[in-house]
Amino acid sequence: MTRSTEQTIVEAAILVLNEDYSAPLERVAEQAGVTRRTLHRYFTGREELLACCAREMQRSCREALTQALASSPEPLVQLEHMLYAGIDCGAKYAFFTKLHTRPDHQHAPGQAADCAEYDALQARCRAVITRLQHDGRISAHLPAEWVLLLLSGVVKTTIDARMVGATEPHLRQFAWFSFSKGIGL
Amino acid sequence: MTRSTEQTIVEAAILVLNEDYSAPLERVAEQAGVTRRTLHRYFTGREELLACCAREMQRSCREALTQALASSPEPLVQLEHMLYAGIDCGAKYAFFTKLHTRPDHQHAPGQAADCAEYDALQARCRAVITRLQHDGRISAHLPAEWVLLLLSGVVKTTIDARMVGATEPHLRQFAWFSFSKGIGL
DNA sequence: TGAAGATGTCTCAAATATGAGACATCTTGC
DNA sequence: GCAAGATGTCTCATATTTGAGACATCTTCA
Repeated sequence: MTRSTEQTIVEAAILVLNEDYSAPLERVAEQAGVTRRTLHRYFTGREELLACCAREMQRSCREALTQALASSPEPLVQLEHMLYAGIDCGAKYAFFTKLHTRPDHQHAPGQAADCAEYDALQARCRAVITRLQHDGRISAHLPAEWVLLLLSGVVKTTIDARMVGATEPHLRQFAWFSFSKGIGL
Repeated sequence: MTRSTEQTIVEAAILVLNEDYSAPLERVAEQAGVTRRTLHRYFTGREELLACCAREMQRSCREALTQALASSPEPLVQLEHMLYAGIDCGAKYAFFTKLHTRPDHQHAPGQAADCAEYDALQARCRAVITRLQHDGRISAHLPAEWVLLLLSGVVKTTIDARMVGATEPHLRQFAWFSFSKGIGL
C-alpha cells in the first residue's frame, strides 16, 4: 500500500505543521507512525512535503466546497453546508487558509496556479454571501470580507472545541447557530 | 534604555512565535530590529525567552481583563469590554490561550503558578457568561465553554482582519456584533 | 516457500540553529 | 570630549536537523 503511507504522512504533516510550521520533520514522522527515514523516501525535503500538503488541502477543500454549493440552489443552505465543509476538512481547511493569508506569502513559480485556485474558491464563497446580503437575508452592513473571516474563525473555533473534547453532533449546531446569528441572519 | 530593548524583543518574540512556534531566534531578532547576538545577551535561550513571553502575556491579559471587569457592574458591559480587551492584547491574547490549550501542554516546575493564573482568569470570564445565561440575557443552550471559545475565536478573527488591512474603528463593532449575536444576545 | 517491495536500523556528511567570547562602534549623560 | 553602557561584527564550538546510503527485517502474494 504505497499510496496509503504517502497519504498518511501528508495527513500527519498537515496536522503537525498547521500547529507548528517549523517543527522538525521528525515530529511529522512520529505523528504518522513512521520513521524519519521512511518519510524521506517519499519526500525529498520539507519543500516537497509542503507542496504535497498544499495540493491535498486544496483538493480536499475544493471537493468539500463544491459539494456544499451543489447541495442546494438556496444560498442559505449553501452557506450552512460551506460551514460544515470547513469543519469536516478540519486542519486541512485551517492550514490552507493560513498558508494563503500569511503576510510573507510569496508566489513562487509553480505556486501561482495554487493561489489562483484559492482565490477562485474564495470568490465562490463570497458570491454566496453577497447574494444573501443583496437579498436582505443577512446583515448588509458587514463587509463580505468580515463574513468570510468569521466563517474561518468559527471553523477554527469548532476544531479547537473538538480537541478540547466536545461532543460531535452538538458542535455543528453550535457552530451554525453562532455563525448564522453572528452575520445577522 | 535597557528595559526598552528587552521589552522590544519580548514583543517581537510574541508576534513571531505565535505565528511559528519553532521559528529560529534569528527571525525574532529580525522582527525586533536587533542582532541575534543582542537577543542572546538578554535571554540565554529559547526557554528563557518563552518564559518571559509567558509572563508578559499573562501580565497584559490579566490587566486588560481586570479593567474590563471593573468597567461596569453590568455583566453585559463587562462581556463587551472583555472582547475589546482580547482584541487590544492582540497576539498576546492569542498566544497566551494557545500555550495553555495545547494538547502537549505539560506543567513544568515553576509553570504551575502560571497555569493556575490562567485558570483563574478563565474562571472570571466564565462567571460573567454563566451569570448572563442564568439571567436569560444570552442563550442558555450554549455551553459556557463554547462561548469562551467563540470569544477567543472572534478575537483571533479580528486580529486576522486587522492584518489583512481593515479599518480599525469598524472592526470592534463587527466583532461585538458577531460575537454578541453569536451567543444569542 | 521465496522473491519483490516496503520499512526499520545504523551510520554518516552537510546544513542550519544556538550560545557566547573578543573587540569595535555607537550613543548618552556629564 | 569622554567614560560607561549598549549594540554590532566577526568568529568559533556545539547541538540539532536534514537527507541519504547500506543493509537487515518484515510483509505479502503468487
